[in-house]
Amino acid sequence: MKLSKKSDYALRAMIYLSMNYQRGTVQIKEISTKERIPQKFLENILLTLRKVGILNSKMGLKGGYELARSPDLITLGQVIRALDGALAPVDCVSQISYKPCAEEVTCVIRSVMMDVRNAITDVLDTMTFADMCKRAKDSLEKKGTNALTYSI
Amino acid sequence: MKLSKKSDYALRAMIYLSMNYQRGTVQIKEISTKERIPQKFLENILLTLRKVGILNSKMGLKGGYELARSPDLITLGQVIRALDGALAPVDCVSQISYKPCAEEVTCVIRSVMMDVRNAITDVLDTMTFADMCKRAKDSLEKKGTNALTYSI
DNA sequence: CAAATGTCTACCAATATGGTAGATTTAGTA
DNA sequence: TACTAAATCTACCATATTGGTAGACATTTG
Repeated sequence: MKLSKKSDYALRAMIYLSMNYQRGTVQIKEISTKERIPQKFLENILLTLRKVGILNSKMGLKGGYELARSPDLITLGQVIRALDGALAPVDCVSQISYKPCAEEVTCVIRSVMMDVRNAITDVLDTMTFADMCKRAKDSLEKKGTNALTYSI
Repeated sequence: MKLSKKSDYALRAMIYLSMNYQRGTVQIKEISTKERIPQKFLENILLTLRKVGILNSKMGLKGGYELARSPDLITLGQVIRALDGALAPVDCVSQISYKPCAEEVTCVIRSVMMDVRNAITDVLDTMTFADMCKRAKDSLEKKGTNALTYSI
């Protein structure tokens, strides 16, 4: 039931890009140093996110990455699926990598795992990066700091 | 977010043993053939479950395994944790393998993953093997069969 | 043209997963 | 007591996944 390092980094990068939405493209190097993510590793994470249409990129000097659409239209579920694959604990209850199991109708493990999948997707497919930005700002205020960096 | 084969087999074996609670010990071989689980693999799964106190065993001729307590006192969560470890998607929100992350108080990823963990454990720490047996029997009735085997 | 950037292909070490093999210990039974 | 069927223990092992790294190439800007 583990979130991979890849997805973890992806979420951090996405929050960073959401915080800087409007600003135009942001370079890999900036994200990798600010969020302390190995640059080469981050490169193929962002590439993956571009290939599924979550990010846009610009090549060459002054290039970089930016969100392909507004942060409130991108959910955590979309990002995690792009990198780790299905959210469902078993394939027979997965939306994106569905494979029927032997006795689908009567399989009781399947029925529980369906409940688990729904519980997970209820959270991750509802939460957008706009929500994440709001949470980040709120938690900063509560902490009573006006630091320029926020912990994601 | 995947359930391992190990946990999957463990759940099947546990349901089998729950269905046969009262009957005394059941042998590995019987479970492995009925549930089509590689016997040697099942051996160390059951051994693990015994070591954490979920199963009792009896050695020697006429030996075997049985539940250490009534099926309504054992949850799916207990079994999966014994084999796969933490249910939480990240360690900083785990009960059993908790490790603080850098900025615990303000980390927004952590706060979402806490929600995910709670959603998962709400299902898995609530569902007992007695519930599973009931579900299995219900789904048989609905199917209108009186087969001796049930699909788990 | 030079420099800075993303893109692509290929590789790699460490760990987890899904097993298998074989010797040993224990307990019931003839 | 000897035999046998069961769990237990120790040790492997092949394959896939994870978490990266290296380096050449393509593209844009100044």
